[in-house]
Amino acid sequence: MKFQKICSDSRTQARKGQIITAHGTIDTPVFMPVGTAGTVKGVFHRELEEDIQAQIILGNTYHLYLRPGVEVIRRAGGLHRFVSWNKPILTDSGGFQVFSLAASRKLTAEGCTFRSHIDGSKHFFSPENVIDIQRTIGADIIMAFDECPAGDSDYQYAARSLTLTQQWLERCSKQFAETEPQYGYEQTLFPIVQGCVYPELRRRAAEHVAAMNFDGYAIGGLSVGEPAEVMYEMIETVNNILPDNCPRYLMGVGTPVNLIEGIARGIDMFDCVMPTRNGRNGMIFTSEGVINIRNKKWERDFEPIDPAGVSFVDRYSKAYLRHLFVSGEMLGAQIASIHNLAFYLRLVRQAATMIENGNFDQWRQTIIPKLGNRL
RNA sequence: GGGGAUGUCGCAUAGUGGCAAUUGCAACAGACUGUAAAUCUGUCCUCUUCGGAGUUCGGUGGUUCGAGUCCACCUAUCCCCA
Repeated sequence: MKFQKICSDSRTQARKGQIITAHGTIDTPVFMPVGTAGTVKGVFHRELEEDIQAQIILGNTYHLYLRPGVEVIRRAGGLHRFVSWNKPILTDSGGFQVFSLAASRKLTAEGCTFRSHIDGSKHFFSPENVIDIQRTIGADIIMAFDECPAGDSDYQYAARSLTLTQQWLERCSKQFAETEPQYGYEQTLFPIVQGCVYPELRRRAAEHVAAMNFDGYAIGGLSVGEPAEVMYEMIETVNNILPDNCPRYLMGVGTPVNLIEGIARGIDMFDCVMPTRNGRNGMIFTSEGVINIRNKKWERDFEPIDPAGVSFVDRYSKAYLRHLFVSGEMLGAQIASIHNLAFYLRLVRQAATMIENGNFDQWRQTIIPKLGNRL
């Protein structure tokens, strides 16, 4: 994997660049649709490629390991072949599931024992086997196994958790160095910066990963309950330390405003379930703000979902989309997912254009108020 | 004409002496940030200063400290026999 910075904004830390992988080039800043279980829920690849213009999608180690299982993916020839997606893929390590499925796991220095959310069966993840699994899944970018502490963790817990994440990173890195890609193309390992909301921990974490010379870096453990302003501060703290010539990936974030503020602070990559999950639940991101399409006020609104929308689903009216949601028709969830992803992807493409044209900061000031009161 | 059954908050249901009344659906609103989510939560007779207050179970009257529940009559709907 290679990263090329094409240009930077003069007033902010925003930059435009390209990530070159074995499965193609990614223009940054980029938003990566989340396809946890080998599918961006409700969206065909054709729509992802042609309409949404996704350049890279995510998969999840935890989910794919449980189902269909690594053996199926190995026999398929890797995840790209299994799901018929020939562009870049990034897999998350399962570290986030260690957090979100906390009720059914046990953490030790060695790794994490957990119970499957599907059938309750017992499993064990370690830095080593998570790398092995991600070798078999075969994503272009793979993530280190980390612990993602809750947003309200106290300093002591956060510090101990960070130490664990750092130890795990060393082991991930070693395992990665000692293993080979299984399908003949290069894979790249990203470390994850943790440290909760504590600047000194974030700094320590960033310095630790920067010293290890990776090709790209991720910031995790944000947007897990802390105020957005705190998240922005943490991004600034960390990005001041991470090398400037590598992509920076802010994991699991966020709202459209989060994306723009992240870009302004030097983030290049984002992923988030919000456009798809919230979309399936009726939340539509439009150029005129966020709407809940199930609300009665759209019952007779025959205007397009988003007058400025760029995807083919934007031709549908709000009234029709509301009807689909109220009726529980699956097409509603599909339209919402496609529209929202197209909206997100267009937003970051616009940001890139603005960076290139030198008016990113001005654009940022004008667009943020339009994106929605609380987003 | 004779016999039987049944009327509960939009619909459907529970309730057989202490009840503003069960549950489901519908409706309305909210939540969702590296996806245990096509999920979850709340409201859903009226008013409310959220403490309560006021009116309810086809209608009228009665029994009772107390009635959606028991009794009488009326009324509506459905079923069976002529």
